[in-house]
Amino acid sequence: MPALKVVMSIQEVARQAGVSSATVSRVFNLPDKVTPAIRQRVEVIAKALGYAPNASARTLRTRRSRVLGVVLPTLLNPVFAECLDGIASASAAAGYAILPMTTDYKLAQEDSAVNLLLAGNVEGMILVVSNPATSRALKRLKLARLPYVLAYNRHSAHPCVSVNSEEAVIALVARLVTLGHTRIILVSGQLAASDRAQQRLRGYQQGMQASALKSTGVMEVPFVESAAHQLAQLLRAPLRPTALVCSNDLLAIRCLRAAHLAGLRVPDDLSVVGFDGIAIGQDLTPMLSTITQPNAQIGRQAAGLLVQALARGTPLKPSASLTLPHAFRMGESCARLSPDQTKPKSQSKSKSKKFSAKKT
Amino acid sequence: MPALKVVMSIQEVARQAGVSSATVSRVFNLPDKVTPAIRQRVEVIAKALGYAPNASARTLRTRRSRVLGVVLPTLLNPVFAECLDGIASASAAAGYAILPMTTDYKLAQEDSAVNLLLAGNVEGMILVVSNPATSRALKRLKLARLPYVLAYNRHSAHPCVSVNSEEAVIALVARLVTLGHTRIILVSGQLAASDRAQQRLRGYQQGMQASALKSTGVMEVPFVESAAHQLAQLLRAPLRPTALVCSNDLLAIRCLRAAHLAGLRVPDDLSVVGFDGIAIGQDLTPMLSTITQPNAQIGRQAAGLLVQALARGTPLKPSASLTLPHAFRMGESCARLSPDQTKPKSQSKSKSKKFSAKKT
DNA sequence: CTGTTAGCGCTTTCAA
DNA sequence: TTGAAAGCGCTAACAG
Repeated sequence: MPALKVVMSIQEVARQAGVSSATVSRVFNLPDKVTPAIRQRVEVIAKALGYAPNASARTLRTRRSRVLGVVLPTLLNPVFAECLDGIASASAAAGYAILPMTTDYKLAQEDSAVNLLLAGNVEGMILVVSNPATSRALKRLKLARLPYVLAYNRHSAHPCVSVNSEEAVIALVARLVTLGHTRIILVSGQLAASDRAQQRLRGYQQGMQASALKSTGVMEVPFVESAAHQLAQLLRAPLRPTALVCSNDLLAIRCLRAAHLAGLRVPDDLSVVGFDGIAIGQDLTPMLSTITQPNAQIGRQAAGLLVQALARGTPLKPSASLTLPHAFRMGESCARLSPDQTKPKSQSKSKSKKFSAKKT
Repeated sequence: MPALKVVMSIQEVARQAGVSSATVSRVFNLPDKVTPAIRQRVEVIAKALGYAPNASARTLRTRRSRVLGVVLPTLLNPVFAECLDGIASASAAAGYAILPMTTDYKLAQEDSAVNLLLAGNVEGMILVVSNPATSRALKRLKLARLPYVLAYNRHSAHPCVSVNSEEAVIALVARLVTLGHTRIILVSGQLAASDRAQQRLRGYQQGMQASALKSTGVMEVPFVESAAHQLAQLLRAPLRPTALVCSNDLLAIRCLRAAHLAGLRVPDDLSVVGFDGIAIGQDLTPMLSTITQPNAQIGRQAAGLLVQALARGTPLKPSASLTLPHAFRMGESCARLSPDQTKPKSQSKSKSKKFSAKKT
């Protein structure tokens, strides 16, 4: 008995209930238009038979799939996992399923994901693209006139749900300056890889400029294993930075590690601040100081916007964009510059004497 | 101009190419059976028109959706995000899309996820259920004769891809004993919530028994914020444990935090070992000691098995189950019991004198 | 090699 | 209120 799936069609239910398939259809879609007695009978039989309407047939007929496409860089960064979680819950609440695809930050995959979703009859898409200004996938979407909304991206020509990263980083730099820091470095992933990275860079530059500091210290680290060691190198320099502004939390966590490898204590010898507010940051020691984004909320709002547009039957306008509030989480990885840090090379002789950086 | 999606049917392509729709269909599905000249013409026109076959119609007709359903507890635990990533890549490689649903460890959601996927015409499912022995969702699946495979779960009546947790924890306890530990406690999430938790518990019990130690120390922590404080409480007891075996990495990370709150240094004063091998564990300080599972691989293999079964047209037998190798990652959160730890109450006077546990 | 045709399961006029 | 019938877009016999 190799048969795979037990099917159950509306016809079969109709037959057993002694009604037409149209009536069964109405029981599921317009229950009010069916006599209670008949409705009940059909419902009972349908349940007994384990009948559920075939989604493909329904989609083909109504041209509504009740599925939303989602395009994300990766799920391995909790930022996007948290966001997807928000998307999923809001979508489910509105009666939509989601079809997620990841691009691993590759443009080619961005394209193919959008194509696949387009062919897959999704009613709309939520996406985090690399760069809205240049994305070909986005162009295709507009061309297809399929409603969509971007998450995390910010661009005036598209509907977006995001926080103002630039502003957030400007404020962060100001805060660090207030804490006495002047040698502040930006640690970023590949700058070209995303508009977020670029916005945060601009925030850093403007923040530094506002405090009349030189923003020469931008460090672009590849997203690989060696990153921590590279960073440790930087931290051993004579005029090492006293504060690190990291473009995202994952990077910040690596910096924490790098500081340890370099024999520096956080926050005593070095302040490290992240960006994103991923949940795990709160469980670390030191608890990660970071600019938090409401990740699940970003997902929920994006889904909400899209669902509304679908209900209205009109595409989303860029003017529907939402800027959600960010916040600063103090955490424990960021502190006032201690007096002895103003002199270079003080790192290993002050309070950290009993602290061995090396482990075997 | 409110129109939403620009459609493009096979008929339209056929018309413009001056052929029948069957020919266009063949160009996409059986290219060899079409004269090269005609094939090219059709391909050009299709591309120009941005035509892609309508997935719903194709699914309705062929009864093959090329979609795999995935049911997971949550994406907020990187274990499952990593696994999903593996599933996605293997599925994509085999020409399948995936439709993931999360249950948040709720049985009701497990049921509804399976129902929804069943109605959604998925060809097969990969799932992580709470407990294979009792899952109603699983019963429904068998009833529907839809091919499926479990991930992480282990049960002789179902096809599973997993590691042998029990064995892994037995070995771990032995290792800890070798390192001089005797007061070893198991820290687990809700034991009733998953078969994994129970397998790990059994491993702990057997391991302790094998070393003639009492396995009274099982701590079940709720998965909430207060966990760290509760744990810290435990760690301040006079005869506190010297080693914590945590049922998963997220819990282990909380324990690291709890140790800090209790003024204990890891691994000097306390050893902490996790289970799962989530990527971020390697970036922590101390690097998390843990039993690693090949999470992405589990996903890939599960998808692979399912795809094979689909190709063969036969459901998966429990005998197809795969036990993948686990490993121990030494990390830095686990060490030999230091001499002064054998005496209780030594915690705050030994090497940690300069170490302030409290932060404001 | 290509075209004609039927029908997958469902919803939705239109009549009764 | 219910039923008959058409058709969504596609593929798979079957003819030619």
